[in-house]
Amino acid sequence: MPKKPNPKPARLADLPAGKRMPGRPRRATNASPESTRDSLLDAAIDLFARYGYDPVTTGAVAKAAGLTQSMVHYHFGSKSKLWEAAIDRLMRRRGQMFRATARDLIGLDPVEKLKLLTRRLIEANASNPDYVRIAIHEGMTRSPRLKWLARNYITSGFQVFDETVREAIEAGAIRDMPVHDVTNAVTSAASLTLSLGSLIEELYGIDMAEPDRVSSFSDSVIRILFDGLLARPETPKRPPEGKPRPAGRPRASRADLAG
Amino acid sequence: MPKKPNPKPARLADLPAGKRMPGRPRRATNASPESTRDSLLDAAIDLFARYGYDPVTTGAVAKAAGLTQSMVHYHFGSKSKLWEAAIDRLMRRRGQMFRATARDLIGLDPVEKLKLLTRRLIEANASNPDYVRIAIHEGMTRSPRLKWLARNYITSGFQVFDETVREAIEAGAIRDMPVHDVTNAVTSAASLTLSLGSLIEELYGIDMAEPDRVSSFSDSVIRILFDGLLARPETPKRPPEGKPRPAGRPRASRADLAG
DNA sequence: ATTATCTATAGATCTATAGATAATGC
DNA sequence: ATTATCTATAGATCTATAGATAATGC
Repeated sequence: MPKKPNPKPARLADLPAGKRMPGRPRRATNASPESTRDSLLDAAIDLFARYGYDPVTTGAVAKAAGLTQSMVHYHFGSKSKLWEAAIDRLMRRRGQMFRATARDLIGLDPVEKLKLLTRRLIEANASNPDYVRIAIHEGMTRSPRLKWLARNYITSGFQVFDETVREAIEAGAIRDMPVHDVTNAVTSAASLTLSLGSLIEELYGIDMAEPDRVSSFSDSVIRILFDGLLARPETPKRPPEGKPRPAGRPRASRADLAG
Repeated sequence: MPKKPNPKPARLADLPAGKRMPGRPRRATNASPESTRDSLLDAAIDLFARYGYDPVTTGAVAKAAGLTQSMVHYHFGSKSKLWEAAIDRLMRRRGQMFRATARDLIGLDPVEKLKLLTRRLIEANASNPDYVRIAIHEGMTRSPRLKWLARNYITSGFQVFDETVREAIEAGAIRDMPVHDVTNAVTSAASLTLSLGSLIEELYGIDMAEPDRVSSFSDSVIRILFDGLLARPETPKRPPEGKPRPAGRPRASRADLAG
């Protein structure tokens, strides 16, 4: 965390009078039993995603949740356990988004599957970039948390892509290339830009989190990855267009599978 | 930096006898005047790239360079000045790699230009992932250093891509899409995987820094980005193949422009 | 009686500065 | 005389734990 500079006016002369005493304070009217634990986790997710593990202090997490630093250890025992619990919570939320996707994949051919997976990955990252940011922080160095994160979460996500790519290559639908190269290229294109919101805003003055930006970006990435950048007048793309969508799946918002 | 756990055997009972005294020690025989300053910078580049700014301590940088912590402030005045000097040094080195590329771009059409830029970006990232890692650390949050980094270095790199993409779209050679979407997709695919060496090794057990992996990845990315993932039996790709390379440019190593 | 919260503090760092001094350069 | 290096230390954190106590639950 950005520490304040050292030369600082000492500490605020101990407690300006009418200050908090020890003892359990009345819970806020809206607060449910689990809520303070969860608010610590939500604060931790946000801070770990922005700064990585080391710079985030347990005091900063507690403060963001409106509690004192010792509460982190009361609820989680240690900073590293807080981190793991934060990832578990983050991934439970993210899993909900993808369970819908798993249903939508049924019956699709490998290429359509890969398109939908890619589009949903972009949408998930746009709506919440925390997971990718954390994976990047831990994956850029051999962090003590990387093995845990890979084993528990990242591996299974990559396997879905790898298997779909392999199927598509075996079916002759996409070119023969090393599977991991394809998965890496696709997931990189779908993930990095949306993790670098501050940089993109600095460079282009635009907010990639806006829905219009997301759908433009999503369409562009799918077109580039599947059809390539090169203009090909000879390939008509988009079959007759009369093909009606299979009804009863209103959740497929926009361009969806059509690259 | 990964701090060691708190409960620790105090400090090593002050200096085990025959220890260093104050005063300027003899310079090692191989050491040139600028060398200690530069070794601090090299240590800083490596550590800032792996961990980001905040977790890296001036003591860790000094230790990696074989010096004491106070030398950082003697040479650079503050941690933030050390960071800026480290980036300047890193980018001077990287600039050398790209000056050769600038020459090779002359006379190419926009699409070939974009291919070469992309390939060289991948190769630069493979040979040294530090720059991208640092940009990612700073770009994932609104860091106090982001504006400086963007203004001094990142903007100009993106502009080269943006202009080439714009030319190619205007020439009708690549599909009409928002320029920044294209630049972002291309640079993401060319950058993220090579910054996540530890993660890729954990997931696939392979070392993406190996030359064969790099050229495979480079070929795959160029094919995907320009021609698309989809197999297209109807498009023959690679013209008759008799076309001789323009002679006199032996530095274009492999597949080079041919996607 | 148990739980959840706060205050306080120990012990380890971290940044930056002050002060000593050997090596270099004129 | 200047420069480059080390030792020492001040003042601010940081993690983790101990201890006090109000609110909750039986």
